[in-house]
Amino acid sequence: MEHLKKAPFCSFLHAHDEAVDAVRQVMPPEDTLLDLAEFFHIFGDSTRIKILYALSAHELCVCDIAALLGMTISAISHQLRILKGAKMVRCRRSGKTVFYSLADDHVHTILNQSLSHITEPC
Amino acid sequence: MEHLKKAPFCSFLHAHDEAVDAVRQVMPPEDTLLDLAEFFHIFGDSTRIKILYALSAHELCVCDIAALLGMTISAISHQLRILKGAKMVRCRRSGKTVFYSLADDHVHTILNQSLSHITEPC
DNA sequence: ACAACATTTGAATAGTTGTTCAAATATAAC
DNA sequence: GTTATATTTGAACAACTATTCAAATGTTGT
Repeated sequence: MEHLKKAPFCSFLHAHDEAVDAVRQVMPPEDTLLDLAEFFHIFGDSTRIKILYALSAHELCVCDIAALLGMTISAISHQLRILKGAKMVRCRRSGKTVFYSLADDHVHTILNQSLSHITEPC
Repeated sequence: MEHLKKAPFCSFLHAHDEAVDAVRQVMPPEDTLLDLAEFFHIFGDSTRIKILYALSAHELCVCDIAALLGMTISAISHQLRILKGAKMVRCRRSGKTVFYSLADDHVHTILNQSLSHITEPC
């Protein structure tokens, strides 16, 4: 004669199983979603966004970017390292100067697509 | 007879002014870039990405999402509040249950566009 | 070898954030 | 009103992160 005491939080018993199962089947793999979140995470910082936008217009050295954004060279260099690790920018050395540019057109495309989503009125 | 001691860090004197000026002219306004970073910041968390993907397939209640992702209801509710604040999801109450769905097609479009960027081989 | 410049790096710090826990609110049924 | 369920909320905690500062590395010219 057992009397199951109800949990003080949602016991999932009321979950809409058909809907949940349907969603479960179309959800992308866990790894893909983690990659996607990580990808967006790189863009989710104003300094990095500014750097990417600047580089989408012109190849620049670390010093140029720092001057453009009014930030220290160290701060820019740290962010460039993150962007390079995410393969969003690449660099070439010319003497003492290191020039950075966008790694490919993906970044440029995503920036513009997302910007239009932001600025669209509706 | 003053002798300007060189700063121990880059003094911006070597900055490539033409390039920097050219970039400065095509950079979107500061506010726009901040909005964009904030927008990406919302997507830059795996829990929120999973929630958005789930909702892009089906309207779900808080409990459904918690069951689907194997997380607590409180954690999901907190993230839903953030997503709602960013106007990415909306909710309707039906009795004791609150159903969430995507606020508009923008989110769905961006998710799919970005996913293809991630999964594309080249 | 040395000095000057451009960039990188590591440690430290302050600020932010995702989750948990406990308590509160909202709705429905009795 | 009371009970049970579904969700929300706030505080607390641990983990993470962007920037700063100082020191190190790499490159050029003397």
